[in-house]
Amino acid sequence: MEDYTKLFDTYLNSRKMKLTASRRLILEAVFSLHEHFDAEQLHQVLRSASQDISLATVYRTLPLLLQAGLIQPSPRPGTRGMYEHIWGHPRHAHWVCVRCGAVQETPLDSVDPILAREARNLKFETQETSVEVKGLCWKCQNSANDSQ
Amino acid sequence: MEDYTKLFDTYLNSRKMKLTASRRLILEAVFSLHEHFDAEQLHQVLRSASQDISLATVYRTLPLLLQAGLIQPSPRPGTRGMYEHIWGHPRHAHWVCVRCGAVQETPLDSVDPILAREARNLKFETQETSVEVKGLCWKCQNSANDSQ
DNA sequence: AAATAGCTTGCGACTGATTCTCATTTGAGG
DNA sequence: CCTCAAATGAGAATCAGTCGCAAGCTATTT
Repeated sequence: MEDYTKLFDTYLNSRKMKLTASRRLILEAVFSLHEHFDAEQLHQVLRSASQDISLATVYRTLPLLLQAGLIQPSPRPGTRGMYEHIWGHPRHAHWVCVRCGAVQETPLDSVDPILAREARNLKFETQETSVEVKGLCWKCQNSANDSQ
Repeated sequence: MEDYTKLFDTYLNSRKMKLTASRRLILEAVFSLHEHFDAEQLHQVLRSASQDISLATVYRTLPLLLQAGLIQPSPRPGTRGMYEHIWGHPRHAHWVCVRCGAVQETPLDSVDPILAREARNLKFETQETSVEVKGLCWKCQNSANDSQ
């Protein structure tokens, strides 16, 4: 049993809920995806694997995974209903252009120690750090000056 | 004419669009609010000021303000259709508990210089920095151990 | 293994948010 | 004032997400 499956099971038990076949399959699908996803996409993945799970069940399961700390809402603003699983991928900052929506990433090496210190102060158990900087990418700075 | 009105006008002109009375009123309303808001709330504000602007127009104007760089989607994940105007309020980090949803804030003094340096490298014109740390607050760490 | 109780699921109806359509109005320029 | 493109209001249409209920599982008890 995968690590995350165990975690989910524990969470469900604590709520008198069951780790059913459907939930297990949804969990598998979530961790098979390495990009942001929404309920609809997850449902597609399951369908294409011939797993007949209703969309309603997908919608019902996502909040559970969220509460169990296995997924989180996508940090991208303006994207609705998007999630991503919590995975040990390298921490990074997002630089989001508010005009064109382009996103660049930079590593978080220099920021992480600072946040780790503050987490200690707050007694906060960090799962994922997301640093979002919004503004204008250099392209849009130029087009803004050209008045379009 | 306020600074932001001028900015909006410039943006609209560049698109062959007009700074109409409605748009001006919506802009006023947006900048009168110092909290996150959605289309509905904005519409209420306008109504209570006896400005009869249809909800559809509010919905049509928000993307324009967004593109003009005057507002941005709320950085809080899971809040859909929420915006806030871009205002020089003090930068801070959010510590969001993925289980109970509680949010704490800490100032960004130590992180800011680092991001400023990276912005320079990327030629990125920063408008707002949001640092979101997700994990378990100390309360939920405890209740997790108590298996609820 | 059958009986039971409670949790889960699928289905389709439902809700609320957002977008679209189109007839009418408004605004800038001539 | 005239004209034409752009903007608006009202309500219909769409879309994502939720809900209610009857039927299906699962774990547990006889």
